[in-house]
Amino acid sequence: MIKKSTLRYIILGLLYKQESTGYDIKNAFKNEIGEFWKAQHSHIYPELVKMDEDGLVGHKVVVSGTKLNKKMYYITDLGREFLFEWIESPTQELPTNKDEFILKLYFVESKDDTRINKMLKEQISMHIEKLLHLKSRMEILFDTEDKKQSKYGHYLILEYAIFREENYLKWLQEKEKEISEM
Amino acid sequence: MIKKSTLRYIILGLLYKQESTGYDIKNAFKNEIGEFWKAQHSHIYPELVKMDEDGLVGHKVVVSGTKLNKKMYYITDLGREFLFEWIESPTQELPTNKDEFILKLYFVESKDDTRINKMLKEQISMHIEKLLHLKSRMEILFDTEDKKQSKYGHYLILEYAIFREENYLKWLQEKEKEISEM
DNA sequence: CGAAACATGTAAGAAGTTACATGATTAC
DNA sequence: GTAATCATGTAACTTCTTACATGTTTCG
Repeated sequence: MIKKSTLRYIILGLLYKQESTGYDIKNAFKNEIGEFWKAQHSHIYPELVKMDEDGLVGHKVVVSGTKLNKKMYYITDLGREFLFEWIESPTQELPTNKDEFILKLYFVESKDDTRINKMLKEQISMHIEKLLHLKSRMEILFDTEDKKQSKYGHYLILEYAIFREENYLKWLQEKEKEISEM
Repeated sequence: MIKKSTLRYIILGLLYKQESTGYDIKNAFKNEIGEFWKAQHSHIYPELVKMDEDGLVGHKVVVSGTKLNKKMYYITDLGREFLFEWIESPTQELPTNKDEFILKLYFVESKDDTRINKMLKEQISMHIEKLLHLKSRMEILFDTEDKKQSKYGHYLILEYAIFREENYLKWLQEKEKEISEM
């Protein structure tokens, strides 16, 4: 039985879009899909080797410059089969939508606690910055309707990342207002 | 140096609210805080032992019935110190807000893909159910203004869980509408 | 030429899951 | 009495992070 894990499926998905090196995959986790999953290169490289052994991907060595050997990975038919099976299977609840900040609020417990105002303010300014960052990426990457269409998947997740961030911020600001009105 | 991990802090937070057995803590992850963090009992019990060794918590053996020995854990002064330090420290971005479903959409990529409609419908019905479940918990647990005040932390996170779920559903439904209008 | 980015790996350990294992108490 | 829940643990394994380690290419 070939091992199944979300990381494997995501790597397959990325390779389905385009053949890539381990380094490219690492960057995808830093950029477009980084809002929804992350992985370190120390996790990616060994996983690619195992996926290669399992026949989900293949690779060819590409020489860059004069001596740098890059491993260009591509998805195989078997890999595509695995990927589609994952995509089409119902997505169960994830282990959890973890949120450390909300838990901190839970433990502070009282509206009157003097710490709560500072905590909210700090969190708000962090999320404002993040939202601005996401929005500027949206402007840069999708400045024309054409680009939205041709890279629809990417547009979709960035749009959702912004939506999620806006709502989080909205909630924090509302709580801050509630607290200060007491 | 005493080990620090989110699980430890959450356990400290729970014990700060009230002394508990490992089993009680396990249940907290199933109920009130389960929307924002989860842990298995096989992770909790050994962690409690280590926290005890580190002096963050203590325990006394309570006999229930005639022979059942329960370990009732309580937070120590050192544990409280650790807890407050965590609460007051700025909350960095979590490793990630993982979302497997969004990634699947990203890999499907095209609006025209026949799979996308089914995927959205499935996800929507799952989230409707979850939202209903959360809302019914809210009604049962917080039927009076009084209860909202006395268990404010709990009220707060349940309220946020509902807000988060509503927004997710809103987005999914909007996407479904967009797709069907093509 | 030097810095940033490209490129790939290993090692050690922490965090988290699934399965195995056992027994007591409570409520019907 | 029996099923559900209470209660606690261990073992094996997967997943994930941090740190160590090294060398190449590109751009200014």
